[in-house]
Amino acid sequence: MTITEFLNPQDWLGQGTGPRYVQLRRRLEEAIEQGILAPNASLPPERELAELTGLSRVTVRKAIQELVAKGAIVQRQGSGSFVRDASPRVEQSLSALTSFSEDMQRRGLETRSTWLERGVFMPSPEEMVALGLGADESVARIARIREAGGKPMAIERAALPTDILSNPLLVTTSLYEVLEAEGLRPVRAIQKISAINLDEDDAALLDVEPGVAGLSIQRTSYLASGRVAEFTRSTYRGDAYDFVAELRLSNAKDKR
Amino acid sequence: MTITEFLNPQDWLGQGTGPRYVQLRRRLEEAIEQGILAPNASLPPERELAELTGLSRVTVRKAIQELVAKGAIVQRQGSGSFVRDASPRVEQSLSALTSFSEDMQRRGLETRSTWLERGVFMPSPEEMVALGLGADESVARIARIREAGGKPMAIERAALPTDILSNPLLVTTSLYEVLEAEGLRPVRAIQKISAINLDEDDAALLDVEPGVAGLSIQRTSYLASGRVAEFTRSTYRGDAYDFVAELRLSNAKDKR
DNA sequence: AAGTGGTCTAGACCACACC
DNA sequence: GTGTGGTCTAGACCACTTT
Repeated sequence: MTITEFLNPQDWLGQGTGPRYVQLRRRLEEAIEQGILAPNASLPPERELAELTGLSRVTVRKAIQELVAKGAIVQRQGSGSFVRDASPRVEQSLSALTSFSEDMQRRGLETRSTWLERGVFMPSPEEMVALGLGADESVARIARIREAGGKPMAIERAALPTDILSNPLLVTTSLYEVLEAEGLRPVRAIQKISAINLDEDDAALLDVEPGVAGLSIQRTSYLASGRVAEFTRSTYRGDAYDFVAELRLSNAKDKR
Repeated sequence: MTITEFLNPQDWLGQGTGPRYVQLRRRLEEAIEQGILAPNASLPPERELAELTGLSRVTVRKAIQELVAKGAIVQRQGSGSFVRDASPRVEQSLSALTSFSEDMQRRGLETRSTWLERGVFMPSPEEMVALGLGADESVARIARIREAGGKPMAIERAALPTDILSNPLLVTTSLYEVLEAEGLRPVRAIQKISAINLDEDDAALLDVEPGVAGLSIQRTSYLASGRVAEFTRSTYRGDAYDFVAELRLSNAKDKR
């Protein structure tokens, strides 16, 4: 059964419910599930899909668009539309305080960083609050795209007081490695996780479509002394990352 | 400055970069940021926007569509398009094992459940693996929409062995309360968090647009004896929920 | 009945990839 | 150059809400 045959509109169009672009989207999803469209296979061109199904190209595009948003299909201008092969997901523990590069090395994945920003700056108001800095103090910033296994996984923007990280240029792979060499490795962190739709900029940096779901993570980490060591905002690809946490019963029950 | 004036195309169209629908989207975002479009205010009708800007209605719709996907605007057929007021986010701890209803009560929010499914069933293959059940054993399922403060927050689908929860109908608000009454409250859980784009069905249940980012959470919880007590898959609204975790340095460093 | 968003079409031109 | 996706238009009709 070829995809062309499978999309013969007599077999499905008008039989289900809902708008035609939804019906086509569902038919394409079935084709992917059933392997009629294998991973990395190319879809027929939009114009051909339109002719095959008797729909207009705009309607065809709307059906495909929903699959692109879900990450099931990638489109490349001038080249074609392709079924995306499910990329293996990586899990990160949410209870152990580890660094990205250490975490990936343990999995045997190679990491690479593309620097977006690295230097000493005047603190932004947000950084002043998060790090407890005065307006006359300075802040070390390192911002980079983290890649693992050849794929961009996250955008990481870290800010540290300059007396904790005086020379940001020393950081080549692991930030925590540099901090540890100074005896300044954080021992504790509070992390906040939210789901977001990636905006144009972040999506471009992570090589996915805008609107795809990602995880936004804000972390404040502390030295043993209780002082704030690091304030980091990261954006992870939702299709490549899971966070795993271990929970324990707090003392909330008692009284019985 | 009215929104009609603000959208005068001479002031912005063709001055920035990118496709026209992107330029219009940005202009609308600015209008919302600057308060020219207040929360809950209605946008001009699409046809009027098209005439105002000199763009076609299809292009106008595409610009608005991106804002709807981000959750910045809601559209109601037959009624209009409205600026969405940012809903306050709720944070849940990722280290303490608490239940949804207990958590919300502590915040003074009223909770409500709409039942989707509640009863005893044959276990699905996935449930057999997760709960360690044989094919001849049965499973108690409770699936519901959790609301807090009058808004749907999450879809929760829990499965438990029937000897831990023999009568699912006993659960009215807090599952953990029922388990605790039997001395079977879990003391430990492993939770996996991923970002997803909400599909049509989940989006409808949570009263948001399909494609908006949400958090998918899979939790397996354990009794003190080590036995699996509960396997739950939940989907949270990304715009209403943050998860907060406390991390600690594991013994990964040493050796120096 | 009038107004609004939702769907759909046919056709055009542009931007980019591949040969 | 040819083929692909990306953008855009003008106009139509449907479904739903509001009055």
